[in-house]
Amino acid sequence: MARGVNKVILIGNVGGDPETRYLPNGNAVTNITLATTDSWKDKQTGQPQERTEWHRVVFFGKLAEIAGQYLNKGSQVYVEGRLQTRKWQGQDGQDRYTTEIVVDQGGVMQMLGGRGNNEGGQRAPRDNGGYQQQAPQQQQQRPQQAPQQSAPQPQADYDSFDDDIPF
Amino acid sequence: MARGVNKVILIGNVGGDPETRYLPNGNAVTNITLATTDSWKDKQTGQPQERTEWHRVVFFGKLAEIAGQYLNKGSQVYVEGRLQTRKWQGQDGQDRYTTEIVVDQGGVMQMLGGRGNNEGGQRAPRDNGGYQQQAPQQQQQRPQQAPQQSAPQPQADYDSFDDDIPF
Amino acid sequence: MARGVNKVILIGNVGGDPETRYLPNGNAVTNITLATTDSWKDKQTGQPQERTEWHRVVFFGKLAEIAGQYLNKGSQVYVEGRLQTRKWQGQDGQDRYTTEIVVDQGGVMQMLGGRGNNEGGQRAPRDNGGYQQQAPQQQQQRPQQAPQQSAPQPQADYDSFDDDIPF
Amino acid sequence: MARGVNKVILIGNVGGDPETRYLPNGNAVTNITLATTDSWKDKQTGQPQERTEWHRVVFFGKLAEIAGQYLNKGSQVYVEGRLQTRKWQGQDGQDRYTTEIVVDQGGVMQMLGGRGNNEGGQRAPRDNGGYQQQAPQQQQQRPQQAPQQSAPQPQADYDSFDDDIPF
DNA sequence: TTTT
DNA sequence: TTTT
Repeated sequence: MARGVNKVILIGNVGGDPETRYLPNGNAVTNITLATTDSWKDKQTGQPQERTEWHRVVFFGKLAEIAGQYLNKGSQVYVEGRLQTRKWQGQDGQDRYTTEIVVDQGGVMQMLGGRGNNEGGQRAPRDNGGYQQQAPQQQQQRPQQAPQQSAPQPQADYDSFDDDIPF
Repeated sequence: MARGVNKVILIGNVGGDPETRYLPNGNAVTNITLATTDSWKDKQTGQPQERTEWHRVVFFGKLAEIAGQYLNKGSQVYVEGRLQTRKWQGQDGQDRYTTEIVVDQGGVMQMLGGRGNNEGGQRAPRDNGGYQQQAPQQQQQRPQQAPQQSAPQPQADYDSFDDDIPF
Repeated sequence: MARGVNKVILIGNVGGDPETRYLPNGNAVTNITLATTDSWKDKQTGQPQERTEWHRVVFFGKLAEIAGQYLNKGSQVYVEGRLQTRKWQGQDGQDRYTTEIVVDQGGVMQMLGGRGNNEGGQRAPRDNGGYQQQAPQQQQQRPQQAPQQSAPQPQADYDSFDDDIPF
Repeated sequence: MARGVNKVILIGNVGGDPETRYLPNGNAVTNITLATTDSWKDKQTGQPQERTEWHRVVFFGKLAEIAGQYLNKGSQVYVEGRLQTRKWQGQDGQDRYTTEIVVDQGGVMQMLGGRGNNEGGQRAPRDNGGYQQQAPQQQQQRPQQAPQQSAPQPQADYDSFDDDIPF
């Protein structure tokens, strides 16, 4: 049920350990940044060139839990999701926009590279400062409203991944 | 020649007539916005829901010329490109970031819907205020440097499509 | 839940009216052929060239019903599915293999071109020779076993679309 | 320049060492088989299920050389190409059809898994029975015609990868 | 700002 | 067998 197609396919390396938090309804949300690198030769000089693009990827639901458990900084991963731009308020009160790749029920996450990609499988749980993983309300820095939203269309009703990263 | 995959596939409707301009080297750059709409039923209430996502698409080179000539407001189009985030300066001097779908030599543009999608084919050339299309330097509002960039990786060394649109 | 990615994305024109039948469990299966055409210029002579590829697409479940109702000969359609090769017996007793694009729950079908693509919407139901659509057992030319298969992996436990078409 | 989209995206493991041969014009052609595996839980019984699909992938040109040099049995690889069905004669004189994923200039091949995926890089050249790699005419078991074909549309004017594999 |  |  849709008019149009909105699909993103990425293979890249995870920029840092995943950040998982939980919505009031208990659903997990995991954020990562993903680097894809293109390399080519300059047509004029023949010099090798390289450009790395950083992508914000946000997982919802079951994939958020898997991503939070099994991805590490450096993991190579295949991700299939959709583009979504959300609006937020800068400290100066001005509107900012952030474009993310949303990976939920209709999306795909595949860890690549087989054995060794994640040092034998599940990452040791990180220190989370004593907060309970299953009762994560205290992790939320800003008030959360009950989601008015049904599953297939999470409208970014979650805390921003990292307000310091400007895009 | 690349590490990673960075691919976007969109089918949507063009939000306005395309904007074409020309780089100092004569290469065309065309900007459009593209709407993709998802619809679904709310799991709780069963109510039909809808969400439209707007994408900034920028074409380079030959596809920029074709897009500029044949796309109209409302055209349905298939686009295959890659994600790229570019940095720009807000009027307050602060950094802003805009994520675009870049469609160049390695990308694809396909007009959909056959006859009738563009009212019989090529759009009448818009009034461009008397500027020459092939000598477009005067259209540039800001100084342009010579591109240090070879073809496959345009690094957004072009004027912003529309500074008023905040993302 | 998968190791690997198996994805096909097609935009093409439907070669004939869809063929819908029903499995013993009542699930619909719809077959179409889909033409995709590439055109290019011969590098030597500069002559325009063209090649049409025909694809066998098989829809399952809800999408099978929609495809059967709304697609026509000539319709332009976007299809996202996976490759699957099934084995069958030629009249000479030898094994033959047919590769199809399977579009089921995890797949996508999008009609393109808006109004007019299907002459105003739903096609008139074709004459089916007096068989009941919901009790289609008599349409099956060969004995059917109960499907041992759960939804996401239909293993071609359906009658062949058209034994005369050799691939 | 095309009407339609014909795209296949696969991530899988290579089933055997690649087979490279050379066309009369010196261009390389490399064949591999690629396994993609889906796993899911049976809806009725809850039992884990698994299905492996084997794909025939044929690389042309530069990617054929890279694939021939760097892929091994077991390598995990990302492949982007297009579907093509070619006709051939069975020993009984009957027409057979084989569907392949063609990866040429417009396609993509990416080795996955970083270091270790191919045991340190380039595979040792296999024994080729004393034939010269760059003068491969004697490797051809059947007469070859000069290709009447320009680059973007190789029409399978090469020897069959393996006549014993029936699809 | 598009489309159904 | 489709479409432009």
